[in-house]
Amino acid sequence: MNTNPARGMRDFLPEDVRRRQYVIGVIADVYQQYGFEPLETPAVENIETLLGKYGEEGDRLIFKILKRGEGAETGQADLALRYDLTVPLARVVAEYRATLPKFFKRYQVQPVWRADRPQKGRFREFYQCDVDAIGSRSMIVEAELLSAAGDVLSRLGFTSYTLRLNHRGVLAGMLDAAGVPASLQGEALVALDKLDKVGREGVAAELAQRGVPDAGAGMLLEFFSSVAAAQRDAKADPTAFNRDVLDRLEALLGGARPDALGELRDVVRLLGPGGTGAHLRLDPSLARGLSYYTGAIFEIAVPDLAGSLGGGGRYDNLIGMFLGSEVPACGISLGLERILVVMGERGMFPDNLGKAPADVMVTIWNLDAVPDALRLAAELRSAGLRVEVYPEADKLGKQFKYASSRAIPHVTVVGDDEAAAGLVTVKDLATGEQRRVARGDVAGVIGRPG
RNA sequence: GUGAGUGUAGCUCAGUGGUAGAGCUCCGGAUUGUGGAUCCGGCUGUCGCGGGUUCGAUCCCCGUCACUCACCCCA
Repeated sequence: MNTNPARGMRDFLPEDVRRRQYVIGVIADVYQQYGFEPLETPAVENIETLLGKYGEEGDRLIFKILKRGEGAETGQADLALRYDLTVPLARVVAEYRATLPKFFKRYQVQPVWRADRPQKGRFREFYQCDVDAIGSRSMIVEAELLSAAGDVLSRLGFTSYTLRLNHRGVLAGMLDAAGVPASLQGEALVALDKLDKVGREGVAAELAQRGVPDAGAGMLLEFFSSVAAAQRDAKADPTAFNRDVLDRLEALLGGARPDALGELRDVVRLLGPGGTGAHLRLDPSLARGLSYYTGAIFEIAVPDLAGSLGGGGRYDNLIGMFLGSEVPACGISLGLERILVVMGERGMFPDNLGKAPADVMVTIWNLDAVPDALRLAAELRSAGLRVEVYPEADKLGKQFKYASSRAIPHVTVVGDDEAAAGLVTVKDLATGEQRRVARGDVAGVIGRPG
């Protein structure tokens, strides 16, 4: 019998869960500081809720659930596992619009499923940590979302992350300026998005392959080269760099798309030069794959990771697909699994997440002493300690060895001598020191780490 | 969906056309009121699965499944 979890799915053993809960705790804490409220939605959605929202590739990767009864024969599906947390949010907003606040701000940490082929840092079941603000077109929303994501990364110990920023409207303007026909712009975006991955020559080849005219491709690549040069010159001053890129974009677009450029200027201005603003990098080559973005788009990058730690953007039309009337919205998704991968590789988890499942283990002297051992455990728990009771009467050596292997820092022993005197022997397994103390003093001697 | 690589003990892996090994883990003992270190002893395998070639296949061939990596796309 094969005991592996299903392909692309994982079991989380206790140490894994502690790490996940630590990161999720920081994320939820920061999001709450920004006034976001928690939301949960079902793992399963009606299939028509999901289809057509993510583009053709997205539809292919949706996990479908066969319809009960005749579906088993026909292969017909009426349900599907959720593919992300944004579309379910849009459905919720459309459904409960009357009861939700005018500016609904929610965070959501739940698993999503994709019928993808697993790879390093990529799974078929993985957690997303989404934060979205509904109901406003103001760039204050973008600034707050980026700031919150930056706070999360800083609190987790990241120092060198980059918040890449671009705008779908600016991208369209760039492609217009390069003479790329609207019908080819989607293809061109996919190629441009790979600039940091495959380099200038690689993108040139991709653009040609996708039918973008050479003249336009050359113009775009020339522009990106000049931006890259500017970045090298302005390395120490990201705000100056961002303003420089804005000016270059304005020149490239020749007065077209003033609203989109103005939005980017607003975001840069609102975040300012310090704090999260120091991590903000305008990146005209950023495109992102999902089809529902309409305005600003973001992606979170760290050195030495091929993929991104998260991404997001503005999607002012998605809720309208459910509701009929348009409701503006913007959000960011952090990829829990990738954050964990990077933090694991860099040893970024705090020591007090350690393995110890208890502060003290109560040994069992013999079968007659079991009731008293359980009473002692109860007393120590009342005093606020995490207490494990060895589950059998066994040689003391065995019991000590077990406590040691589980990294439990203290053990108690109540043998015949101690019982007669009303004392408890407490041993510190790290130092080897042990002492006999009065029963009421045991908790004080052990203390409480963390 | 496309391409490549790997499947041998609980784990990490060696190995050979002639009935399979190491290290770690685990268990027992040295040590019947004391763990980590050391020493001694011990357990474990349909060699992924199915078929073919062969006197004989864990090894060679075909198929299949699983995993890993890359592409596509994405967190």
